[in-house]
Amino acid sequence: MTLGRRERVRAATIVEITETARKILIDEGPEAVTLRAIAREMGMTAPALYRYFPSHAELVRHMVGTLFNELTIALHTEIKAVPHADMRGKFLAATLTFRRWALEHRREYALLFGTPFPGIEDVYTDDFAAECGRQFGLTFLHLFEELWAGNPFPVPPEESLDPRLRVQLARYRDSVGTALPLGCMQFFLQCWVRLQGAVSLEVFGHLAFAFDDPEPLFLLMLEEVATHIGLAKP
Amino acid sequence: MTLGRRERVRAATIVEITETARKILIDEGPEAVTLRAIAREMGMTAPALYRYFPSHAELVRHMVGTLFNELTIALHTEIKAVPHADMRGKFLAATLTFRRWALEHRREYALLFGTPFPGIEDVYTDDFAAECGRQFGLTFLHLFEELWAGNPFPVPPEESLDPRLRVQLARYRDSVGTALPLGCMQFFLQCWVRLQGAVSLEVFGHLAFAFDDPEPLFLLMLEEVATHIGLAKP
DNA sequence: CACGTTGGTAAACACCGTTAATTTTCTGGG
DNA sequence: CCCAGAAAATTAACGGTGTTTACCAACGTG
Repeated sequence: MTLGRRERVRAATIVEITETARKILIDEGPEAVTLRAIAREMGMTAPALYRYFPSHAELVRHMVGTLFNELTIALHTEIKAVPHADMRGKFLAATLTFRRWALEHRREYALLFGTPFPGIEDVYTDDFAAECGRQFGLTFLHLFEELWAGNPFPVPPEESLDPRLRVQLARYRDSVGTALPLGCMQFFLQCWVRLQGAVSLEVFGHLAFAFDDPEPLFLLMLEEVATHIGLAKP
Repeated sequence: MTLGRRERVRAATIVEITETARKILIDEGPEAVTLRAIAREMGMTAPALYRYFPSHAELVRHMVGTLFNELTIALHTEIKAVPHADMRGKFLAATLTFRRWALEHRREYALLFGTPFPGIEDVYTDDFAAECGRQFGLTFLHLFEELWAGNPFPVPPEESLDPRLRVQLARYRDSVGTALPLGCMQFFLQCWVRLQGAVSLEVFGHLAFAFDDPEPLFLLMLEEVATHIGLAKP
């Protein structure tokens, strides 16, 4: 029973913990991502994890941050693979990659964009996760900027915008530091709502009442949006 | 032989349990809706609830059914309050009521339309809940039928539809027993995706990165959809 | 070597869903 | 009226959860 000379105990790392949590999330679902399960998988006990995260919720929030980064990188990779001048190609790359990532990582997507988790009401409380989420959002915004710079399709003038909307658009524009006109910001956010709305409904199975494969409907939506922003099919 | 009376008492108790669960859901959130909490609130112990529901999940599913019914009734009430010929008014009543109900009952909405719950993967397993969900969906479909009957705006011909989409639309049309052309079904579902997508994003706080009040954006979307289906602002 | 820091353990608390055995309560029939 | 039996509730327990507390063992450095 005596262990003799103990092996040098390799200390766990935050990365290792996060990866283990990710593995459990994929294999067994979000409700299985418990401190005890993570610790078990790593050959430790649950309280040891408190050396690295102040709570279970904080651990999950950190996971959210790394997932945002992964998604952001995937988007950048696919966008960069498109010829520089091909704006429509970039638009399709970004939106299709987003949908594909969501469908191939449903449980991770649920963590990022699903119902705020029980006990993790505001995921964006965590600074790390919030910054990663911001970077994710900026990916689409910057694409939109590039797109509008290359092809400034007509947008509604500022004066014609709903005043209630205008102040919010202006505040958001300031927070991201862009110079796009407010009418363009409105366009951007309308597009984003359609994109994320459609993807979320599909991923969470809320289109299953009618579709087993909503892809053609998604593509139809993409074409509408593309036309909307001056990227109609040639 | 006194089964009638006993049945009534039993039914009343199921209602009482469901109402208690609802109260806890509203006051303390979905993660607080535990068997022990419900029983505590009713002055009983948790195992007693197994006389009425075979499991916690089944209890929640039953709650889902009653919530669908409540929402459906709210929609019917508001739609009926609109003059019979005012199709645009009915459209706005339905969509605005849906959004308002969602915002005023965020936690209930999350139960109906959020990320499938841990352990309650498929809410529609329960026959009662499934039928209630169906009835809810039919509310919008029947409105759409009435709308198209009174004002048959142009829809794409069946031959022009994506074949992959066509078969699914046909299957869905059969399952709900309507006579609308497939192009019209496509329109209907596109509208539904935009409506529910926008409401879900708002309710779950996924527009908070830019908006503290997404209502004007929602109204903008409604006008787009209304125009799309021949109900443009007069 | 002694010491504090670091990173782990074990035990315990209060909660959860669920099951089994048991007790209480109610009801119907003699 | 009383009593058997069903119905409905209880208590106790199992294994699970997040979290706190106290403790311990190895390490790096003075």
